[in-house]
Amino acid sequence: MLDINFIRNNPEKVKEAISNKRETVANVDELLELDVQRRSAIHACEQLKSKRNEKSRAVSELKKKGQDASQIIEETKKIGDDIKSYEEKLKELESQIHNLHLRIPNIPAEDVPVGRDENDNVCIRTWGTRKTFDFTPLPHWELGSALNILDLERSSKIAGSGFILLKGLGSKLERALFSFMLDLHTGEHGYTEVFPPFLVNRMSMIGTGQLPKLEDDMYRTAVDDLFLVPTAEVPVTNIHRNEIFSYKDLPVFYTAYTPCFRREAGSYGKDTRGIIRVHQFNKVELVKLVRPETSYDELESLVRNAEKVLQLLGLEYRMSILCTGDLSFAAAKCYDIEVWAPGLEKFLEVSSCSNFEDFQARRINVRFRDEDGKLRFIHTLNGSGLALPRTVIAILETYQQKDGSVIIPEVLRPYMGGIEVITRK
RNA sequence: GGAGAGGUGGCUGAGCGGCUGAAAGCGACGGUUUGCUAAACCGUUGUAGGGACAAAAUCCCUACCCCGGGUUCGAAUCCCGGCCUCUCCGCCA
Repeated sequence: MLDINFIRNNPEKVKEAISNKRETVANVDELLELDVQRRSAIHACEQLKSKRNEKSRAVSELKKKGQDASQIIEETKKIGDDIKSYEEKLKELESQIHNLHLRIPNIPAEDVPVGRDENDNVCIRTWGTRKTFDFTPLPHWELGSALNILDLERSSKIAGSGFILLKGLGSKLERALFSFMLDLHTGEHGYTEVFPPFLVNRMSMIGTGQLPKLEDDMYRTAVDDLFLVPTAEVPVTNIHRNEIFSYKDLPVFYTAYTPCFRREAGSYGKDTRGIIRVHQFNKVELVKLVRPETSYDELESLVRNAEKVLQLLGLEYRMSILCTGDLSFAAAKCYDIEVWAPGLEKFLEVSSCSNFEDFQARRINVRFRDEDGKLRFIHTLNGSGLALPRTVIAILETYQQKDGSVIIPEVLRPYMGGIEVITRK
């Protein structure tokens, strides 16, 4: 949510930012028009209330003296009716304004390149060297199936396409990966581990910006109006909703493992093979709540924390800054990390690290009291550290051998009971 | 699922129809005192919205005692609905 005052004072700037993000600009003018109406209604309404309060006080005085107040009471009844009609008008205006306001995206940071889509993203750095093979590397679904650690036929029998059934060392590898990531982030990077609910209410989804825009992409339990989390960002960022921090308590770093549920509406036919794009996947998330003046430094260290996972796993990756057109609704600036998958011969996004500035903080109403006692909104950030299926893809495809076996990266071996290689039985 | 109790400021806790944005205490902050600390004493101590001002300071108004409705000239206080917490019973991993 943008500051309404900022929108009032900088409408052109906001519209330019929105069009750079390739979202609807029309909302801004409509919002501002309604805002003018709203303020005049507030003014009128409050003047009436002031009058009513004055009269009520007069009634009280008269009654104390034991005098008759029926005339004033009659007058005041009429004022009450007027107030009611203004309040109805105001309520209608405010709900319209709120709906529009919630749909206005965040403004990209100054240094975000203006661009149309992912082709305009700019690579910042790369890590690792391209692995070469003296045989043709297989895609992960062939490896996983032959090793009997991945069974997509049966998972689709159970739940449908886009769901994963891991077996044996496949499940163990999954568990090893998120344990390893959590240990790294808590042990080396200063994050506190949390284990949040996997279902969240509507307020939480609005708070982080998934709603109202992306409702179609979410799984929802109709009876209770709860949503399956699309990312741990939602429950974790909402931990401190409606709270006020002392400046002494910032920054706060959280890391959490959760499954993530996404309907992937509108992406049918894309990445249908294997486990590149699925409806349920595991992810370790990093979330930071920080002071505004530190948030861009914190973004840099956040992305480094995520990169560290791939470095320790020995997987080649590249890190890019997203252009305005590819930037998500709530983000001001975002880095993507993509890992190289030799069997697929392409890069796969495994992490998206974003600074939301105070956009989410306004929605979830999280502020801090600074050294001068002033209340200010915090900045929120998050990033994957990392998304598992695509990391698994990269591991299987990168460490495959000619005989179809897969070597386990050394850092994972302690989590795998010392197993060094997954072989066909 | 059944029965009951309750949700008031940073916290504890009064108020149960009329200057009550809200007593008292604690905490926090500022000051006096002090060799330092402590203690004591004095003072300050909510947020949001709207308006006045070119703007800041400031001032005025409005709202907020879990949320949403209702009754009333007037609601923290009465009534209804919701959410949450606690206790007991039942059921269950």
